Amino acid sequence: MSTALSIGEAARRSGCTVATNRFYEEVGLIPEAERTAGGRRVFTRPGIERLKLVRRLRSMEFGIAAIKELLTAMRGAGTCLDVRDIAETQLQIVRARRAKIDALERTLSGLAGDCTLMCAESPSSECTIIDNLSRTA
Amino acid sequence: MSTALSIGEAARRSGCTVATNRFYEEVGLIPEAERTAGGRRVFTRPGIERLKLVRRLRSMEFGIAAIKELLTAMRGAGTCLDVRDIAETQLQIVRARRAKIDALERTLSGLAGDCTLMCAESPSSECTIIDNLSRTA
DNA sequence: CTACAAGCTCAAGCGACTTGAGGAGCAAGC
DNA sequence: GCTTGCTCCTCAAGTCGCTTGAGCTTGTAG
Repeated sequence: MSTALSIGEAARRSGCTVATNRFYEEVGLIPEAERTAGGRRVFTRPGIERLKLVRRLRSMEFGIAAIKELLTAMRGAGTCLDVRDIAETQLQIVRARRAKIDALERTLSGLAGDCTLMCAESPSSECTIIDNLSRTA
Repeated sequence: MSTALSIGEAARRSGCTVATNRFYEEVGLIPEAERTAGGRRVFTRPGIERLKLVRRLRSMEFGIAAIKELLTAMRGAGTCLDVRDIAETQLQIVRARRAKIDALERTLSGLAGDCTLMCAESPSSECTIIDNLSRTA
């Protein structure tokens, strides 16, 4: 029992807020924490590691359901390939989002740039952005 | 009254679903539609154009509040520069998201690639992804 | 002993929709 | 005229990943 940490400490060390921590327990991403006599959650090192792992997966935009799958595959009979499949799926999603964002950035910077060129010296209500938006498919 | 369209037709022509169409009305992105004697919404060409404009703005990831601002700036006394400011703000947001997605894609493809190399021939439960995730900060 | 921080639970809110239940309108075929 | 079946209506709740708030208890330092 050397390292019995409060939820606040766990939050500080894992990088998620106290509220998020409780939320993860509620939805089953981490096991239900042990409690003190007074009813407070107690965290130990493995619990913190689990929290960090969940945070890392979330930062990679894995959804909660996908993280559950991953954790199951890790603990259970799943092989590395099961895990990799989940990662690959996620990669496809991220790549698609990246492509969309790229196109988006080009469109937006084009619009804003045009406007800067055309309207900066003579601000009017006949905006090039509005023109562009109204015409472009 | 040459072009009096049902909500279904409006949806088909504007590219948003019937439900989304009603939702946009509810939150005030489009004006409340006129109704037939029977209580059904009636759309005309300007209404469809407005819907398309909203769709285009949403596809550029403008939030509903930002679209309202834009529409107000367009109809009201706002100048082109007001509109451009909103677009620039959006561009900053999109660029930040792009940077995050880029990093994410590199991380994920690294993980999945490693796994393919290491585990493809000998699927085990000692997954390189899991190893990586457990160690990486 | 008394503050006061930090913990607890439960409930609701966010954004942008989607989904579902339960009913009404309306054109076409019989 | 009547029924079939599609479209439409409203209202309510669900989605995702949290965050925020109210109102209470626990633990600790002075």
